[in-house]
Amino acid sequence: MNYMRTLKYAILGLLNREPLTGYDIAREFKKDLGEFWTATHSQIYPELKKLLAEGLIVFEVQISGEVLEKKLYSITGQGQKEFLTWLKKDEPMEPTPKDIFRLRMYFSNYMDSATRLQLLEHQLQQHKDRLSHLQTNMLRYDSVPPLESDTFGDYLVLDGAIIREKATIQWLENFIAYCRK
Amino acid sequence: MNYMRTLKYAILGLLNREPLTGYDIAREFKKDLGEFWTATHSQIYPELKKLLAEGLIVFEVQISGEVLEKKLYSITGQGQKEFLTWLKKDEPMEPTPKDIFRLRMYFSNYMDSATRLQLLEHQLQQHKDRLSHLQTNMLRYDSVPPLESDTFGDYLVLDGAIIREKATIQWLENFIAYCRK
DNA sequence: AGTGCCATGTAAGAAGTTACATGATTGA
DNA sequence: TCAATCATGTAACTTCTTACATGGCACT
Repeated sequence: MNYMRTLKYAILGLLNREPLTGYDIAREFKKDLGEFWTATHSQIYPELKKLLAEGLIVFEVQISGEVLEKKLYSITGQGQKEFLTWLKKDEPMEPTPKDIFRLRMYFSNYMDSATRLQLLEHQLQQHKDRLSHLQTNMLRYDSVPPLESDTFGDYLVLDGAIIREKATIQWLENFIAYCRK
Repeated sequence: MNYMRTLKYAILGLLNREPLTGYDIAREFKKDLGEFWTATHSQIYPELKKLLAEGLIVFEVQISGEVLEKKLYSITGQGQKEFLTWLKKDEPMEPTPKDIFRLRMYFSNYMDSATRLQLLEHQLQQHKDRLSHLQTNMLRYDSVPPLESDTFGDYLVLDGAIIREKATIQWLENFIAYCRK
């Protein structure tokens, strides 16, 4: 039984950069990294407990304000070791990611033309909005960050997300043009 | 609690085209449709039982050869009704699909340059192979099939998959060029 | 006689989502 | 004082993967 444990390595990777709380980790998954991996606190907190039990991370309690305790987690030597082993692994390409919208379009010959066009236009608008949001984020960089910096990863996923959104938009626009033809 | 039940609708959609066995359905998920939705027999057979209990499908037993029984499933009126309702639903864009390779590259500043390049080149090769495989499939069509035909869906997902692979290849090639620079 | 495909199931566990639950801090 | 955000957890359930299990059919 070889399960992926991807969340484990995502968390270890983040803690390998700097100590973070569970809440911080959840926040990271909403930023740039969230373009290609996400998890919410209900997955994160149990996973942190697991990693702690495995000796891959430790925490120290910090006090915010008067009483609020927060757990600041750091990676251990063993944690770094396991993270780096995973990082260098050359795994076979993953199966295609699932996509409900395209599944729907696969069956689109059972829709009336008006509904089809409406769904397509709405989808297109959402992807255009996302693209413009990503492009706004991209303005942060006036040049490509150095390969050795932590910022490089952020730049890379942003670049990948922009290319992906453009491709999706192209597919939708082709399709819409054909529907109108 | 609003779960997606996407497998339910994928199966209903296939049965809406024509009667199929569980085995046939699994085969469909390995063909064109598999570019955007998959499931194996261990998900399919239990789901068929569920749909049967819900009255959305029925089956008749067929005999292959001497004794081998197979269950040929068909959609019911109620099943068609639920499928068409789902089909026309305008759902908000899904969260970004997860991608382990990009997660790894997000942390690639902790790799040595040789490993990084090796992983990238291997990934590129795999995507190029997949693209050429998809393009071979595309040769089946000398023109875009009519919007009302079942074949249109196959064409559409194939076209989408090709655009997606090209985008991924572009991202990888940019990245590789920058690493070599 | 053997291999690859056809054909149908179940079990155990990992991974992910939604809801339930609680309380502190910061800033307007 | 009110709202947004910070902060941490659990419960219940769906969804997906891997492994276990069995046996017939078609072709060489």
